[in-house]
Amino acid sequence: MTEARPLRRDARDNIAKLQAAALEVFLAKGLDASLDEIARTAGVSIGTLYNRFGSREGLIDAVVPEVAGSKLLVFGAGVLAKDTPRERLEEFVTGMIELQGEDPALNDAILRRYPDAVALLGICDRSIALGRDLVRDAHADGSLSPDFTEHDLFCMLWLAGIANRDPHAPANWQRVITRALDQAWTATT
Amino acid sequence: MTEARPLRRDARDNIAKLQAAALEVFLAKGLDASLDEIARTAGVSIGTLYNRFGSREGLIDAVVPEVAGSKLLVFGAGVLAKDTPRERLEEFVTGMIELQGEDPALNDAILRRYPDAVALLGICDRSIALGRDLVRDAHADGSLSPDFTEHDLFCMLWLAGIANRDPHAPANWQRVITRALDQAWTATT
DNA sequence: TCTCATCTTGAGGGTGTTCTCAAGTTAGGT
DNA sequence: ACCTAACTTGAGAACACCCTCAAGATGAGA
Repeated sequence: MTEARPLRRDARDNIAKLQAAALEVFLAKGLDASLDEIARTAGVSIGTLYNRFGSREGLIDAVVPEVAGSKLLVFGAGVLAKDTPRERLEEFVTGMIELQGEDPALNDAILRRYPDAVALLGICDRSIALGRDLVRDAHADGSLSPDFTEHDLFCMLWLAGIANRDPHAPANWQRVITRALDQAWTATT
Repeated sequence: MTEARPLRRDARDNIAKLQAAALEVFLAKGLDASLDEIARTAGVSIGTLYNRFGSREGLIDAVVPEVAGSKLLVFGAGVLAKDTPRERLEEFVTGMIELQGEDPALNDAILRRYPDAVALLGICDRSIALGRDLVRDAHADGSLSPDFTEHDLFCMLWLAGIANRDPHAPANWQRVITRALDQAWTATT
């Protein structure tokens, strides 16, 4: 147990400024945004950033999990509100792709590009677990073909993730992925 | 018309060494491999590389189109040997994904990562044109759903391309893409 | 063998990033 | 008002890449 002395006020202010700046920049440019830019946006030197957060992962974990977590929580509730296993899984896939497209930071989180940002990974895992459950339900229900595995679902989200990161992505690439999901339902209309 | 003096022998030798090295390195690591490494592999200085080829694109165009072209030619013949439009298109998609997976240089070419490598782009365009024709045939034939466009085909190859470039790609991501194609056939078994 | 146009060389300048640390500044207790 | 531990700072080292150019080496014709 380290005896926790209170921080000096300038230190606390700088932490707050850095967190706000990091959030802004990470959301705009993804988790590999330049730390220099974050420090500049915060109006603080790069040294201070390292003093306070130690590493990029430290900064990520201090800032992203809360925001990403609440987004995913709301999203998860929306998904579960759907009526059938099939609708839930469809909503999960299309919704995740959309979320990832809107939020480069969340996108990078799902791609696990910073495995040392432990807190963030935990948040993502919860969402992945939801997806896994939905696949199971849809299997149990008989609506999803057994040869569509949870790993396939993960591949879809991963594909969407790397697609989002490419600045030269062609229009409507999402259709390839949603089509793949469409293929996986068992007969019926 | 520039009067073409013959090159000195050392110059010609160095060009040959650089081409061999470039081919080897590009095939192994893709078109964004370090030019320094290519020069080192050739046993020649980086300055000579620039003297002879002017730029990365110049080197690419001097070396990749021939190899990629003959691969794609053989591949195209194999595709056309299939019996039905559907089989041809299926072969085209799975085969291209496989080729791209085996050959990072070809993969980068299809992603058009070096738009100034004009000769290489020309080669790729021929293959893309083949794909486009196959989509048309399959449409005409009635086996491919009209809402699967040639752009969708291009998106598939592009997705495969960026997937190949990710060293952390999950296993069997190809299934997502082939499933998407499966979805696009009109009824029947 | 001698000459010189042609060719090669690699250190060095430019870019963009991460991370450090010696020196300077300041909050806040006395 | 003064002191000092806590804090901030930013130049700079390290890395990895691109591309250039003045100086030196050499093939080949005379």
